[in-house]
Amino acid sequence: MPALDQLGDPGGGHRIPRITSIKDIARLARVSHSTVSRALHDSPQVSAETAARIRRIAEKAGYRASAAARSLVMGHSRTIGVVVTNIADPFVAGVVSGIEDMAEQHGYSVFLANSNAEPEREVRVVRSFEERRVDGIIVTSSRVGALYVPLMERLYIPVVLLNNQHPSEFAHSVLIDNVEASFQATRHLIQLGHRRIAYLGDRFGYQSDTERRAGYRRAMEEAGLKCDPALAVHGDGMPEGAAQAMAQLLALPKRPTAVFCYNDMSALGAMRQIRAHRLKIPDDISVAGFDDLYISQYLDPPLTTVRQPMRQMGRMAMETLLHIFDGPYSTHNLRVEGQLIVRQSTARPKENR
Amino acid sequence: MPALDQLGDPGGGHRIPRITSIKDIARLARVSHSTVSRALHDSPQVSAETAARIRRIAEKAGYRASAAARSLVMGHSRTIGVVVTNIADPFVAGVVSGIEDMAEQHGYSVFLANSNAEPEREVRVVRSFEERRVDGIIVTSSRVGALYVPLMERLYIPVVLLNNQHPSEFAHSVLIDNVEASFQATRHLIQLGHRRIAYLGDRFGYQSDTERRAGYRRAMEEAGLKCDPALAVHGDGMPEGAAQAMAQLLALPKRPTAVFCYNDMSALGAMRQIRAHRLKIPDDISVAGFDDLYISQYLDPPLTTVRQPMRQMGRMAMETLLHIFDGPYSTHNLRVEGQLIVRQSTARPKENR
DNA sequence: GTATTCCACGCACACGTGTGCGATACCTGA
DNA sequence: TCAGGTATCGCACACGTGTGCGTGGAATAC
Repeated sequence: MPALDQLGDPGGGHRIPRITSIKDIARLARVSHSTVSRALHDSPQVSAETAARIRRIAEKAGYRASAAARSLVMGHSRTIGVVVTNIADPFVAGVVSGIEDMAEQHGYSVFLANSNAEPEREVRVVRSFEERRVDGIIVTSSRVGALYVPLMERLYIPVVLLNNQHPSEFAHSVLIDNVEASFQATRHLIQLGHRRIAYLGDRFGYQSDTERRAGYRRAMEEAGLKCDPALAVHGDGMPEGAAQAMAQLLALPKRPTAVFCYNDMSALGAMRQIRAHRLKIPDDISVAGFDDLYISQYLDPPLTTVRQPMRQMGRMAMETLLHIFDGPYSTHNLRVEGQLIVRQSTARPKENR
Repeated sequence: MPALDQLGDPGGGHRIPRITSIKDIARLARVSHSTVSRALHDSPQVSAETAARIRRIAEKAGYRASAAARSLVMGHSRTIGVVVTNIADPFVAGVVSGIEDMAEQHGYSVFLANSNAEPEREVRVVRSFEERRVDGIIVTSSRVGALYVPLMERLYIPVVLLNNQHPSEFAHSVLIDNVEASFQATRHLIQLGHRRIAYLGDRFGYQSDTERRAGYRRAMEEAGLKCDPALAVHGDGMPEGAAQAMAQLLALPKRPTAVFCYNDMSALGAMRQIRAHRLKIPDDISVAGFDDLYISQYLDPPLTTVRQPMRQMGRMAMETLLHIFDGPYSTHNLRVEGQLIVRQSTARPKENR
């Protein structure tokens, strides 16, 4: 049982003697721990030879300075907290990937926490972040829980919201121009010749859903088309809810010839429902989404959608925090543009061919 | 500029006076900081009334004990590190979701880090985890970088590998029974009547790819079918590489009637390539995958695949760490079963109908 | 030879928390 | 009234790191 041996004898074999402290290095180098600290920080207060010698010893011993002790005296942890509703959501994963990327580049580590949209859990997560003394928090979720606003207001930690509700109540945010982007998407459908265009949204009351619906309306009205209220339905931002909403649309006496969905996941559910009714996409019904998930280009047919630069938005959120950290106080409200990606899930309606 | 005011006057308004230490609470309660510490830990050494009073004051002041200071004296950080190749991979995201879930339940926070399969970055990530004094590390990636093994060997932090290479060189792992699962999947294709079955793998040399190919071979041989080497091709675990590999298969003089893919992402690319050749799935070619990603049920046709319990595997990896933390040293090698999910992307070959 | 300057390093404190042990006050019983 | 016991709390140290300031020694200038 070599494993047992290694544990029983930490210094044995080729292993390093467990975790070493700065004092251990000092003893090995026959200097004070202050000198070790300065040597590892390239301080001019120690001679070049001594510094080199200390660094060599520290390297050999596998010394790693304790971030906990450092953050205690320095007053910052070089750590940020990211709270998401669900990391398994591909959009969220893309954003987190961008955040982590930028954070790592600047020496920050990221705590990841799922809220699962459960209010109690949100509270626990924020509390945990406070105890960890994170330097900043990024919140990515389709909505901000009811408990959040009062929770955040008591906080002395900068918070950046990403595609979130209540942007006005917080200083910092990164969000996509939902109105403009869905205006473009809807106009694309109109220009193809569609007249009965449906909007398949997220749950009622979510900020981004409201905005995307607004862009849809604006495009319809500018084209002189009336917005049939029966053509605006609510899903849940996931395939299952969208499939049910799509069923409502298909049960209409005059069904739409095109559907603009809140996001690609919703489009996925809508498409399945359409196929279940033995209708063809885009021949019978055109479908457009929002997000441009990685998989959307591989669907059959490839999905027309609005590209959200997920990774970039994540990077921007982290950059915002970095600015807040080293600059004087200021507010950042970054707005990015969506980009319409036309693929094969949208086409001219049948009657116009 | 209320925002500026709030910063300039931390105690002003309704805000709490920034971060308070245990000594501040002690002063407010007119006791020593020791008593505060004990009161917040329900120590029998402080009277019930005093404890209640202190807790009330601490709550009102929004006091949060510093995890850094605590971990310094306690010797553990209640923190784990998770290193992944890419969080944007849906399989990885599912695993991480399970890890975080179990971790949160037990009061642990998780550091997430992408390695992007870059060796230098892997080194930086592990170094960062060491400095943060994480109590354990979970590694989820399709391969372990060349630098990893020596890196990990010097480590005094328990490491759990999830679906990873080098399982024998580490004490702890959670992995799916690749051989058995892909044996089942291949046998399913054989039972449908297929004879020319291709295996579209990941990059050469990856542990899980090797194992899945082995299961494929075993099923073929048990059925008395010869394994045409031309029918075993390599992709890259992503749609793009798989599409190219699929093109090779379709260019064969006698193309396969079924393809078993390394994972669902590969299946996605394979399916697109098949459609590009104006062939029907499953009429002309059956396609099976591995993972059962959330989206796989929504593809057209819905994908036959092997379900990997991603979230559960993540939870198991975290549970393994928890056992290591509070139990005596022991090795854990958990093996989970895949489950074949038959959908509409596989059917009997044309000639057999 | 002496005074001055500068370089290199150590001492000591601070950060915030947990805990062993000693000290004080109160209570009980005879 | 006093000894003994117990309940309650504070003192002091430890964890590992960064840094202001003091100090000793060597080098330099006169």
